[in-house]
Amino acid sequence: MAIEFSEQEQIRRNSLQELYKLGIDPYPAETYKINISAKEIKENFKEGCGFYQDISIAGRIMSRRIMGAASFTEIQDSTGRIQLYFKRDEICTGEDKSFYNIVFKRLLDIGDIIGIKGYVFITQMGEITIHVKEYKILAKSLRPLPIVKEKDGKIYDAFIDPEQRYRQRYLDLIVNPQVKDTFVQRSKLVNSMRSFLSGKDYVEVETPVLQPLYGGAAARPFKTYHNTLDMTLYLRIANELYLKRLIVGGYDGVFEFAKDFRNEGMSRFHNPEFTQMELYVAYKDYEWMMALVEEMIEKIAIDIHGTTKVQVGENTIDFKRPWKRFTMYEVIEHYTGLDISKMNEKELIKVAKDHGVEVDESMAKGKLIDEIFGEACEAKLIQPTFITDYPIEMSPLAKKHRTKEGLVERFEAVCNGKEICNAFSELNDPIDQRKRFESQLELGKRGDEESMVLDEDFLKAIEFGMPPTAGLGIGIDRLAMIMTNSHSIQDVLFFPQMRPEKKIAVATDEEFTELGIPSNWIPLIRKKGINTIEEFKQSNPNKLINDLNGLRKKLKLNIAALTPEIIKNWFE
RNA sequence: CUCUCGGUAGCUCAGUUGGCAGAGCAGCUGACUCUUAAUCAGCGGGUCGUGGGUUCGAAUCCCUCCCGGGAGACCA
Repeated sequence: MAIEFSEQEQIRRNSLQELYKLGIDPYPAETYKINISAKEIKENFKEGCGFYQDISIAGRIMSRRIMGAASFTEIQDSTGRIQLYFKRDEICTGEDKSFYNIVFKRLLDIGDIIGIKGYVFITQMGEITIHVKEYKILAKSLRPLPIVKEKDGKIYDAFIDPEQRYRQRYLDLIVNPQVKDTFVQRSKLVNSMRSFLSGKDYVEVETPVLQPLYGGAAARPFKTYHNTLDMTLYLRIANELYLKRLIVGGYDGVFEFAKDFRNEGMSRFHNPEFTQMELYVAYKDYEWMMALVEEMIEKIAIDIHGTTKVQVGENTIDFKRPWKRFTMYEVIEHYTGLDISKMNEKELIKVAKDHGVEVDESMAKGKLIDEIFGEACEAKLIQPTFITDYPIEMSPLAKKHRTKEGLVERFEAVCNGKEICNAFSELNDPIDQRKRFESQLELGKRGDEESMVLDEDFLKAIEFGMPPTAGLGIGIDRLAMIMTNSHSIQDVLFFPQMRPEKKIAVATDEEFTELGIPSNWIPLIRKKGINTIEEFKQSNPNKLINDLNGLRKKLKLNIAALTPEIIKNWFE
């Protein structure tokens, strides 16, 4: 009986049954052979060129214009849309016209996937169109698609509700072609980076996502549990410490595109799971790494856009080498006019407060400087810029600066007001590394929830000797946001994290039957919004009898009307 | 977590002072053999996010909760 479907869904399900009755399988198993794409036809077809006279193509019906014995339809394949022309007497060459009149006109809907054979021509209106000689249903669609129309570049009835777009990304991809492009560009970005690194003979590796200790970054982890080992495991927040073990093991260069997980706030720049590319190269330092980053990102921009210039919001960002470089102290002096390099903790607290930083007990010198930078400088750095030489306290895995006391050899690249990568000359002195971990423990005691934990196994590895190494982490999602001009991280993740939709508790048919309710009344009760036994018991029997008999009449159901006696039994 | 805006038909949205829930597209029926936001005629389609309150009467006013967007907080 299926009253739970909307009118349009019900009509489509009826059409499906009709198709079966006509002996048509709406979900055929065999391959449908295709020899062309919509894009190829549109790019190459010219009037009278003689090409594409025997083509086979498949796609989803996106619009229909039926004019009696002839019709126009648009289908969409992975490359785009193309118009089809159907003519009754060519689809049905014999006496029986039902494959056009019934199947095509009545049983097919927008959203159905069909395959067609025919030839390409140009209509009187000048549009490249496929003249269909035969068609075949490949998949019937049972739900109505959002309808987006467009004329002269103006979009009508756009499918824009962000909640639906993210929850039902497939719909977003079907009806909003730019979305598909964004993800194609993201894929190009990753491929470009991968081929760049592979071209230098670095080895792409995989390291554990489930880690007994989380390390390599400052963040709160997701915690999980392994039954057999009877132990707590963490989803990685970074893979740094594992990649360094591989450098100890003797690889010259290793990299990994890693899904990392951080149990922290969400925003347009943060998703609980995100992708980072980390790279470690032996016998190099951070100066060398800066040159590599410039070269790599410049190449990525060119591979995606054909130019080093990328439009992001209102800014045009130029990734052409060389990028600007500032030390941390320089950039703060540049934007605040203050030289903080010689300041003690008290003076730094004052500067921080003056620039709107909320200072608390757990903040040490390094953290304060980072906060001042974040408040006063970061958002103003639009063009790609390297910030170098960070305070030692906030970089426990970076090597001490070769000449500057209290600093480490670290850089970040900032672009469009946000960090896109983080890199250092890696700390390979095991004695120093142990001390740094210990001072992290001190920070932890001071209340810093994200201070790093001491990883004894990692220390053991570098005690065997790790070559001097340059290391890099690039946030792929944030780079993708810039390269695709996306405002939110949700726009570069197919399935951004969402709170689940609330499920309405629904009582089963059996539970209703147990009360003595005949099965043919159950859907009507649900239709009235009564989904649980609880709700049923609390409903007013007199109102219910009216409602149900009303529905019965409205839907012209062939079942006996309810009487007060029958209803009374249900409630006892 | 805070502030703020929003949730009405499959989609996009309107809904006045509290008084019979509306439009366009989509759908259905019919007409139409080169249309393109096709057109023309007719028709159907609603848990107004959820639960409560005020009221003769609530999409509308008040409260609770749910979901989402934006800005912040936290955080790379």
